[in-house]
Amino acid sequence: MRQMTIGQLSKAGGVKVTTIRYYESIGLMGEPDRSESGQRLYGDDAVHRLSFIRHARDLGFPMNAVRELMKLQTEPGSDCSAVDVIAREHLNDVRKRLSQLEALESELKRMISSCEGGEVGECRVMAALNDHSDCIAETHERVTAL
Amino acid sequence: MRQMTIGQLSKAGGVKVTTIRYYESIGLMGEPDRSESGQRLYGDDAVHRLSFIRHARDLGFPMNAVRELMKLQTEPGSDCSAVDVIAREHLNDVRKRLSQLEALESELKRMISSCEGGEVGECRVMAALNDHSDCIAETHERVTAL
DNA sequence: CCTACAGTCTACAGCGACTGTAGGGGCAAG
DNA sequence: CTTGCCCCTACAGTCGCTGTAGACTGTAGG
Repeated sequence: MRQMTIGQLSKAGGVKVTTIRYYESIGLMGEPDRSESGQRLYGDDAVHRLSFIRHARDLGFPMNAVRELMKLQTEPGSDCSAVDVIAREHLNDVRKRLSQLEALESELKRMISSCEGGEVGECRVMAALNDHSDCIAETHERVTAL
Repeated sequence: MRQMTIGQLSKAGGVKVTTIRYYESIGLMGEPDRSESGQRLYGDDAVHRLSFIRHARDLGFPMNAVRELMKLQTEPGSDCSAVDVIAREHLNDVRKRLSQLEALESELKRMISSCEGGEVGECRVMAALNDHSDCIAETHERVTAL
């Protein structure tokens, strides 16, 4: 199998067809050869690039980071520290979100466990949502992405 | 201060002016009175509604859930268990994301700590991204939102 | 050969929850 | 009157895709 279609690449790389086309449209995948009728044809290198992207995405790297990592990879001899910086930044990000989510979890748990049924009027969960004070999650930093 | 402008409401509720207008546009805030010149004018009840929304959002509830919670609140006498269900679902969601992020964190940590500098060619981080096996985060469930 | 059906193509709209921009009008103080 | 901030509408952009519409292609069976 020298050249494969986008569907075959999709299976080989574990990425949906539409997503591959999307990656191409944002310049992550590069334009492939085309058959006479205009269908995309990929070689084995495409599978590598695709898995690289998927691995990075699975690890939660944002697209920009993936882009940079790919650039670094194609510049052989470039310093590993650049990669390290990107990875560490991402790790920081992940840890930040982790602690936000942990705070959220304990707050939700507390709210739910303090509620003993009955009508909404006496519901502790509702009370917590209505009450202006008494809120641990009052960080003013909204929990955002990932 | 019987009636306040959107800017004053914004400060009172800790929500940006644009966001308040957005909430209005999606039907969460209801259309306020207007001054002769067309400026929005809010009463104290608006502050309550806005803080309710903000608290729910701070706790990570998605908009749909916020909408339902608000509906439940305005039906006095409705059963608290509906609130409970929404909150528990959200808690489950939070816990799911927590465990995904935890997996991510340890994977990233492992990757970074195994890298000892040098060129990209020998970089462990890059190796991990290139290698098809050897990947804990290979869950095929991408880490998504929040 | 014909038909069915799966796969592929382009182009564009939609998701969530906002944020930013452009281009204007209003309002109080100096 | 002018400065400067606030307010208005309407729409585009963010991120990372996913879904839709409508047309074409490739393949397997009859």
